[in-house]
Amino acid sequence: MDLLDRATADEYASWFRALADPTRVQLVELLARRQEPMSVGQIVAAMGLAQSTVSQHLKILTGVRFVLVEPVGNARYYRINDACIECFPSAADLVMGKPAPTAPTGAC
Amino acid sequence: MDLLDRATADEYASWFRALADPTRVQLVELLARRQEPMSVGQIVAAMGLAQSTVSQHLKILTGVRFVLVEPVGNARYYRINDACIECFPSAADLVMGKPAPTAPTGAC
DNA sequence: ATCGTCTATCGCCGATTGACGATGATCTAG
DNA sequence: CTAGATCATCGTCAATCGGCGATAGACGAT
Repeated sequence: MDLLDRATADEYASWFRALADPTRVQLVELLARRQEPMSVGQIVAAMGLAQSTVSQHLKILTGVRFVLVEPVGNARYYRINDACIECFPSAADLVMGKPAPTAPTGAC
Repeated sequence: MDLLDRATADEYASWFRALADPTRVQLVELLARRQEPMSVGQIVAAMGLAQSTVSQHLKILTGVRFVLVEPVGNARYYRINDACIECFPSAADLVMGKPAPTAPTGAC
């Protein structure tokens, strides 16, 4: 009868919010379509946005661990986190009460 | 090599944006946990928000068809749209290129 | 050490969002 | 017809967001 715990709702909302912008949807799809990781410069070239804008979106996506980053020399290579993407809760999961991967340091 | 179509990205983003707010996450979960439809007044009592605020959130959720509305007399009863919830794209679906239910007037 | 490259961060701006109260529309009851 | 109930809409406000240019930090090459 009570509401869903607010902290949990906040966490779920943050995951959905990471994909609530069309530019980030395009960015995630781009990273997923490519098999190899991409540098920020490559993403900037592919998307036609300012470098600071791309960097900001990448920060949001890494914050929820949808993408992972690996520094190689001077550059930073971003790639899809397949584990996080797969266990991302759909609306059905959320609604069915599936707690989803709350573990932040686990596989997700 | 090209980006995902912008219109498609916009549509996906709008679906995610509907759940990008913790209050709406709580609202969806509440409607799903209850089997019966709920009137606005019942939802207001359950959530402790102003009636206009609840009405606004319901408008957003009905706009993407996560919830359905049925007027009964003076009241309006809201319920989960199980079809839409089930075919809501997870991040994995989005990324795998599953077009998801683009049909607006179909089952979703 | 210095330069050029690559990326993150900062500050700014217009636009959008979430919350509220007040008002208006619609229906029921008497 | 009037009064009350139920809900949507409007206007407002503070906060957040998405974009940009400019700046700063880290690294490799010279």
